[in-house]
Amino acid sequence: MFDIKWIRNNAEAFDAAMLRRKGDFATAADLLNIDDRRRDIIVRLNDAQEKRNAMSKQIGQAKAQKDEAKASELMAEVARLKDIIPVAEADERLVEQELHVALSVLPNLVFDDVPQGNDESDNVEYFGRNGTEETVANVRASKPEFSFAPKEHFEIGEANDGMDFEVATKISGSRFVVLKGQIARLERALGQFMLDLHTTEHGYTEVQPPLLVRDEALFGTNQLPKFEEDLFFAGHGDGRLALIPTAEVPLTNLVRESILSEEELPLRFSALTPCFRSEAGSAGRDTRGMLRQHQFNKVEMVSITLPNASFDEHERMLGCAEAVLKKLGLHYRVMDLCTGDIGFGAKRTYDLEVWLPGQDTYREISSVSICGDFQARRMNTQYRPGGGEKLKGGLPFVHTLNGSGTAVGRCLIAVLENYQQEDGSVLIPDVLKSYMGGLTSIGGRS
RNA sequence: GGAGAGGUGGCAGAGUGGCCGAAUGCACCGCACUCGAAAUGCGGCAUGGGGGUGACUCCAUCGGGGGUUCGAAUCCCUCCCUCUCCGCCA
Repeated sequence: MFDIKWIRNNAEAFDAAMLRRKGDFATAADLLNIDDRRRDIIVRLNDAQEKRNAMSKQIGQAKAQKDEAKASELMAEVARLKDIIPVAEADERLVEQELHVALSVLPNLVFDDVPQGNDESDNVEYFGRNGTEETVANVRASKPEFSFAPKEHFEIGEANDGMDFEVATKISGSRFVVLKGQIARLERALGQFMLDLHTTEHGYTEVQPPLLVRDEALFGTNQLPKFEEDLFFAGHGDGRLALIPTAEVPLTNLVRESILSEEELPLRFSALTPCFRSEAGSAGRDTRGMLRQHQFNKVEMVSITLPNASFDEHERMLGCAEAVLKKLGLHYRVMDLCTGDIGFGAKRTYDLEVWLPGQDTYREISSVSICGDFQARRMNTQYRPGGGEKLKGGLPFVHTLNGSGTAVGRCLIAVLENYQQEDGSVLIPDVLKSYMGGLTSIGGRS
């Protein structure tokens, strides 16, 4: 969400930056036109209100002095303002709303060095601030070699009686799956492992948030008003609640409408939750297997930081997500999303793409974004700087970041495909064994 | 689901139609005292939006929205939220 004053003072920069985004957006001139009308109305309204207030005060004084004649005279005079004030108030509401709507559908500005591009094919592989292809190769698992043709995850899952798409369809329709037995346990183990990792080693506070949220929370994290069709809603009384598409929504909104103190920042939250997405725009894509589901589990990380700390926090958070894949021994790459692929609220996004040998391709398993003050403005989350210095222009907004660490369902796919054996069994990665009751492998011919 | 109470500044908490953007306390900031600190004293301290080069000034905001009134934190309607009791329930 933009500050119209900022746009007024940076009109050219705003237009230039918005042109980098895919899609057509209002220009600074369009927006300032609305704002000019808004200010004209405010001047008119304030003027009338000032007169009314002054006269009302005189009426009170006249009445106190029992001067009923003067009071009546003034009341007749102020009555004329009753025609103009309600009209001006209505005008102001309309134009305020118009400006709010116009601003709320604008995507965030990306950083200058985000790669320009149209779609995911223009994303650029990222090796860290000072990294190279060689430095990352040393700390990441390499692509596994197979002496046989590796299977896809659903073949492994179904062969082990651990994944049932048909019965899920009977119960809930397409894009659902039923996990069973050791596969179900492996999914649970992965989620537990990730959440434990972030809370014990990465400084995140474990949170169990609501999974049903109000429209206001969704506005705060940009799902509304533009992406309503991606959401599931549950009716509630005369209203509705949305099923969270990601725990980013409740975790980020933990600080909505509040003023934090500088000392308590950064705040770091992590949660393991189901996520619900309608996948309205993706009919026909990834229909086989459990890659793209209406419901999946995900471990989410959210950081609330001071403005000058968010840039480094982004790299730190990327490292937290990468740690999951490193500890699981999964091969992956990091992509710096181009302007055509980056999300609405992000200033920069890194995607982690894990190697899936069964599909012979990399697939997104995590997305780590820095939003600057974009969401903080939508949520109205500010902080009070320490030291108590005088503040010109109001309290500053916090910065928000979010990242998956990681999508659990997709990570299950990755473990199954990367750790599969020729006999159909799947080895359990070392870090998961304690979560699997000591099992070293599951499935296979018995 | 039924009955009741309540939502006021960073926090606590007074305020039932004009003298209230709002007492008081805490927290915070400045100054004085002190070698320094504590204690004490004095002063400052809400947010948003306009106008003005500026000193400054105006408007709005007491959970949200609407209404009554010349005038609303205060009265009315409505929505949201919180709490208490009863009922039901994982």
